[in-house]
Amino acid sequence: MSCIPRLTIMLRACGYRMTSQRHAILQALHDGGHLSPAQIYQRVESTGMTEATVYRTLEFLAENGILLVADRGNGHLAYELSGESHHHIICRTCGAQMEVDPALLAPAISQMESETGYHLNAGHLTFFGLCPLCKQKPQERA
Amino acid sequence: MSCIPRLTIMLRACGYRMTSQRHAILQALHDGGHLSPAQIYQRVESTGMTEATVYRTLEFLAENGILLVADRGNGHLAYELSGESHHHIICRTCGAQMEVDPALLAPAISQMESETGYHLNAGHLTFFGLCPLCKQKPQERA
DNA sequence: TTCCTTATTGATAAAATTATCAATAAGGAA
DNA sequence: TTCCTTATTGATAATTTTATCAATAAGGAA
Repeated sequence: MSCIPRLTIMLRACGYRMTSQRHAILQALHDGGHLSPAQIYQRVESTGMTEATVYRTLEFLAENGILLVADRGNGHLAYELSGESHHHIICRTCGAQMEVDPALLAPAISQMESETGYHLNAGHLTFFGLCPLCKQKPQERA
Repeated sequence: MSCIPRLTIMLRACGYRMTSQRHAILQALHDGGHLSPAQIYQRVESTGMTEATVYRTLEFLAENGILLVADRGNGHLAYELSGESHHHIICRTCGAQMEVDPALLAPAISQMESETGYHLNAGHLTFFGLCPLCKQKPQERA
């Protein structure tokens, strides 16, 4: 909501344009948080937007750092507004998720930067493992 | 090559089976390293295997921790044998890649484990940023 | 405002990925 | 070895994602 004008200016500065479609998708992500392409399409379908446009727009916004892409662990990707940076841990057995404070990775990232010479902009990382409960239980088949 | 018998035993212990298709895909990844589903299919096509089987097998092997999935940054996923754990940095501008020693993340991971109670098994993480060259150049449009 | 350039979209087709289900074959038991 | 159970595959259809290209509309200039 309040960030649309700022993004509009940012896009124009690069020669891009703010369209009603991009606006609607950003709004959907603002309201919905973590969403898959299909979920986003559901929320903007009423505007008459095409699915192709949804995919194109998501790719465009992600390339420009406005959205973050996260691996959901099921082979599919989810999108979210960047800015509220955080990471996820997903339990391989029961699927439980929890957020991880990005500050935890800050030291490792700055060390990587000094060793590689790259400048890293933290994306959304997904870690996989076993949650406290599944760690105890005898590993039952999925 | 040398790890197939070990994996066969591991699978059987879980009630799964080692098939010629799984064998061929593991061999392709052993030879090829990082491969997309399409690249893998090319390498095993001569066996008469179906594309559906390739996707199914990759998902199966990844679920069982035999393969790691990595986000290639283009919205698609790549697969590799787990075991040779490492991470990647990809430059957002020119696409340059470099490997990162997983030891760099070890402290952060153990801290995450103690704070969350999860047991993490390191997957293949992909970090995005700017390589030393692109960091200097005025950001040119892709 | 009106005009103009061109980034963006919709429509459509193509390609990639997943789901369904009967036929096959892995591997344990006898 | 032969038989049996059932995990796995192939064939096929359905769904998701991407590519192509002409039509539209954002937004700068006059």
